[in-house]
Amino acid sequence: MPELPEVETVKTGLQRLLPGRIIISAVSDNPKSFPNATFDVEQFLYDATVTSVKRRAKVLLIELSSQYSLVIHLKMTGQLVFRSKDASFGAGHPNDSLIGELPDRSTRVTLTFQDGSRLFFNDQRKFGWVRLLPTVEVPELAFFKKVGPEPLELDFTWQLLWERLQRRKNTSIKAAILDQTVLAGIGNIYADESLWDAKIHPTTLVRNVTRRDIKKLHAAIQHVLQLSIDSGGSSDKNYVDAEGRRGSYLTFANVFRREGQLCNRCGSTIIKTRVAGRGTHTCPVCQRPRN
DNA sequence: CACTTGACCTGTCCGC
DNA sequence: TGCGGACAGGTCAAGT
Repeated sequence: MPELPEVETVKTGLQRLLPGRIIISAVSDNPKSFPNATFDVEQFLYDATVTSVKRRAKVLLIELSSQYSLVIHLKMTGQLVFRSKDASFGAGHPNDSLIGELPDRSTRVTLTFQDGSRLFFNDQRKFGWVRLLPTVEVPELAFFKKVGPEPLELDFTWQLLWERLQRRKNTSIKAAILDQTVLAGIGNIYADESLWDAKIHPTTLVRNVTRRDIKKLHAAIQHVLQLSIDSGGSSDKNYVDAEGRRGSYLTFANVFRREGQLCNRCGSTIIKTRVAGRGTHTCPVCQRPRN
C-alpha cells in the first residue's frame, strides 16, 4: 500500500489520537510482525506514554516516554487502525470505518491503552513489521542511514534531485525515483503519476534525462504528493487511515490503474506495461520513449 | 559499486 | 465450478 502520502495521513491521524495514552499490553500473532525480546516489551513498552508520532520516508515512529520508540513499516498491505473503548463500527453506520470488528484475521499486533482504547496493526501479506527500540538508535537503522531526502521539505530543490540521480545514471528514471536512497517516499503510484505530469517516459535512462526534465519532474513530484496528502492518500485495495477511512487521491489519478481510459491531457489511450519489474501506466503520446 | 531478479506472504482475478 | 498462474501499493538479499 502505503507510499509517502498514505503514511503521512496515518501519522496525522495517530498524532491526533495517541499522545498521552498509556500502553498496558501488546499482543502479536506472528513473530515476524513484531520481532522483539519479551524483556524489552515488558520493561519499555508497558506503562509507557505515547509522546509523539512522526514519519520518515515510509516509516512511522511512535515515540514513548520510556525513551523507546515503536518503528513501523506497513509495506504493501499494512494498516494501523485506532479504536476507542467500546467503539461500535458495525456495517451500515454512516460514518463507519471500512474495517469491521477488530481484531480480525489479518490483525498481527494489538496494543491496548489504559483507557481501553486499542491500536491494531493489520497486515494481510505479513511483509510489514513493528519494532521496539531505543529512540536514540532509530537513526542508526541501516534503512535510515541510507535513505534519501524528504521530497516535501524546503531543502529538496531540483538541483538536489539532479545530484541524487547521478548515482543511478544507467537505469531507467522510474527505477531511479523508486530507489529510496535517491529520494524518500515515492512508490509505484506516485512514480507513474509524477512521470506523466512531467511528460517523461518511465524507461528513459537517467543519463538521457535533461535538466529541464528534472525541473519538471521535481515540480511534479511535489505537486502529486501534496495533492494526495490533501486527498487522504490513495486507496486501491487495502489502504485506510488511522480511523479506517479510505483516501480519494485515485479519483485524481491521470494514469495509475487507468489503462484503456483516455489521457486527460491529449485524449490518447493509457497503456499498461512493465518497467523496473513493476506494472507501469503511461500515455504513449504525452510520454514518448527516447532510448 | 551499479544493476537486476527473486523472495518474502496472502488474496484475488483471469483464462482454460 | 475448479485449478493454475499472474499479479498486487515495498524492500532486501543474492546474483551478474
